[in-house]
Amino acid sequence: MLPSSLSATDFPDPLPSAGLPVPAFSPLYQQIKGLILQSLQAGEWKPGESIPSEMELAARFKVSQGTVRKAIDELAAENLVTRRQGKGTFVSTHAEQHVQYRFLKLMPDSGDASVEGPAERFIIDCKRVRASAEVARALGLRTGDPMMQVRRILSFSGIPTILEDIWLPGQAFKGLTAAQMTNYPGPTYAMLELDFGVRMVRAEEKIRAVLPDGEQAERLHVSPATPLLSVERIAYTYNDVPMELRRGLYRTDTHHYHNELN
Amino acid sequence: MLPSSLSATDFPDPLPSAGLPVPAFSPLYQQIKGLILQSLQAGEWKPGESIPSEMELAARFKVSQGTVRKAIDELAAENLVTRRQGKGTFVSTHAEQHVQYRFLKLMPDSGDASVEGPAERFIIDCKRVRASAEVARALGLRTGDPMMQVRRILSFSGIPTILEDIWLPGQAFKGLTAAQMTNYPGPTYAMLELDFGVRMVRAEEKIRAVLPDGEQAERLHVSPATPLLSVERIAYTYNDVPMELRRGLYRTDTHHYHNELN
DNA sequence: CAGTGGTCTAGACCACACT
DNA sequence: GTGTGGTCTAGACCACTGC
Repeated sequence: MLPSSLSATDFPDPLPSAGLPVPAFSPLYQQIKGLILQSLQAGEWKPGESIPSEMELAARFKVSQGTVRKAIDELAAENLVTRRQGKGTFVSTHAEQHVQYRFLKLMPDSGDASVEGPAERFIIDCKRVRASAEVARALGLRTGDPMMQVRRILSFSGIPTILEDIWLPGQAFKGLTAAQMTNYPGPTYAMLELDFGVRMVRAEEKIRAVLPDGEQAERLHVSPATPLLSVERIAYTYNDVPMELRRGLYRTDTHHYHNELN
Repeated sequence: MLPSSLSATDFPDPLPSAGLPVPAFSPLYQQIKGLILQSLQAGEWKPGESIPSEMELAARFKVSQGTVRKAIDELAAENLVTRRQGKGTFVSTHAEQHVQYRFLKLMPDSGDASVEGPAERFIIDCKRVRASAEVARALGLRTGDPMMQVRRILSFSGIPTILEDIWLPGQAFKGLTAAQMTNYPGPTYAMLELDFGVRMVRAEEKIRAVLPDGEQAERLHVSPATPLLSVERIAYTYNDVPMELRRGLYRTDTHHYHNELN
């Protein structure tokens, strides 16, 4: 199954697939990548730990070092692992990442983010709820499924800047408490890794301009006529499984959403 | 200079550099990448054309095919070239790109962008101006330098959705006319490539929520109380030279700004 | 069929980190 | 020094394209 680079003809397309341009070929390094991915997913190596060296993996999978290298290259490009010359390859983590908030693209208008330090967090609410139809759909659950919902404020330099609601599947995040959300010294995603073993690997955001309702305006200390950024984020674990829905309202009078296009 | 993989000791750090972690080492494939980049920049191969095969480049630079491959891999990752198995490696272009608008992240709320087809363009204005201090700073020019300014509306399905101002250095875009902006059948960036030989390679955006002034509201057929997305984009050519400033107002009642986070 | 990019291998050597 | 990832090479073969 492994070293014998299986060719397209080893798996003659069983169904004609209605004329779709079927993949029908999987290079060896992709298979190796898949196997490493499985081990990451299964928790064989924990976030922050090093995975076996390229030579070891090559021996384990009975392929050359170069093939393992290419597999790891792709995992590194997807931010699942981090390579450090002379030290090894490490499972990525939201903790100890030189960018404190990997998924937060809101930047202070002047200066860089590192100047203003970490956000101050205030948890408004942290409770068990049942999934609304909308939330359930976004996370691939059923309406009424148990969820954890967190509402909180993030402030920078004492200015309340972000008001957000977070929905997490109740299944995986049963014991989540406001204390946990408040006290963990680092990104929330790092806490979710450590306390619940769930790693958010990528995310998608939909951004709109909106006006806040009365409560929202009050919480953010702005007038209801102040336009705000509405940022709806779905974060995914391995295998594109959605595990978090986040709805944020961002003030953009002192900050802006920064994006790089390639 | 080329094949003899220069080692760190060949260039013993002349200045102590005040303790900075000096690069002090450039792998061969990076040098090759730089040389290919120069040729791209010099227009040796035009957008849409193929560059020489890996074997040819390897012969030209007196390195192995693998080294050229790694150089091209990086250029492909940066979207400067596109590889097509069996055919060759091609200089990227904003024209004939399967995504019509590479830098436009505004998506219709329902369905995908390919359904709604290209935007209808209406040019409000296309004139020579002098750079304001702000515009000059954004583009690395001097206040008062000649510029071309374009103001236009983009509509989708007949609904005016984007109002934007575009500033281009007068130097490079002297003869730009409203007719050109209107009549070119494809992305504006493709027209700039073809007619002015300037390729926008990457861009940065700063996004805020704002309220339109009277004129803006009128142009977009919305009330002045409708919050809009303000998108300020700086687009760069090769070597990180800024060549365009764009300020857009996006309606987000039927569309949203879509972003992927890794 | 020839030519292109894509995969895979094996081996040598370099740069970096730790001990 | 030893072990790690990073670079470079040379050669073989595979998959896709177009003549």
